[in-house]
Amino acid sequence: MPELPEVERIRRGLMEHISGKTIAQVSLPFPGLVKNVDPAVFMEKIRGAKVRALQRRGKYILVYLDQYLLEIHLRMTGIFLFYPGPVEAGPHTRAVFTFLGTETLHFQDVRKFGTFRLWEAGEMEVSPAFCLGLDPLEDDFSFSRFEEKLLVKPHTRLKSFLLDQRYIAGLGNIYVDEALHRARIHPARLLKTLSDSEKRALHASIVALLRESIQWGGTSFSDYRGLQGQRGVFQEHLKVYQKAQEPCFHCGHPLARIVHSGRGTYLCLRCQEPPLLSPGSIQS
DNA sequence: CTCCGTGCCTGTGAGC
DNA sequence: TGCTCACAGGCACGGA
Repeated sequence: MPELPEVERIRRGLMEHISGKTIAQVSLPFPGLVKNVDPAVFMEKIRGAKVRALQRRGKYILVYLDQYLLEIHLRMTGIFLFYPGPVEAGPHTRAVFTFLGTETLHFQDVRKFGTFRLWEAGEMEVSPAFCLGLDPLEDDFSFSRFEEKLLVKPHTRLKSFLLDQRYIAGLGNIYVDEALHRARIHPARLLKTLSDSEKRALHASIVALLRESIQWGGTSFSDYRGLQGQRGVFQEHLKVYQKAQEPCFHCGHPLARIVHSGRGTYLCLRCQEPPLLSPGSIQS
């Protein structure tokens, strides 16, 4: 599942391969991919546009075309694959961009959760990608700005907060569990109960974790790949995600899996001390 | 306000 | 061997 490090690596791959290039044609084997305009209109408008810039905001990829903004969310299984020449669309190919010359870019998405939205210059501000919280890789992700966000919702539980893209943008289930374990804080803690040192540990953990993951090429459990189909290897460096029963990296105690915010949550119940009130149902 | 369940999807793997 | 079915989860949305 692409989260910030994976999306960032894909953005860098797109920078390398399609920046400055002109889109000769787009086809949409799965037209439902485009959410906010008619697919035929989408194809028509994109044709002939040049890729001016590529940005990432949280888990969104923003492709700046001449007078349009293409906003892409990969959701669970979306990936881009770049080819030097024409390649036949596979069973999960949802969009094919053909550039002037022979190069092609396939958008592949097994589960069809991914979304494309096309915005005109001027209406971009209404797009979801412009309603996000702090990006942990940006310079402005300082401890004080992070703490400001924590203070806004004192009665929210920590994991719910970290997953909410309106406060911090880019974290998903894997990196939230990893960051909380690294900082040794239980996911069900209320924000208002966090000590100053815990907040600082969490802030530092998030930044360090995401940077490390990018250096390792991201986490490839199943679908995520780079533009050339490369796997990331950060899954080999994860300490808790999908490791129930395995010994905790810090203390050796067997890791647990609970359900929190409706999601599978991995943690060490010894290092990450539960709050006094019900922490959630323990499944083992 | 916060929390929880549901729908969107389909491949995977456990269990029978 | 082949089938069924729960599970995975980001996000939007509706209801408690």
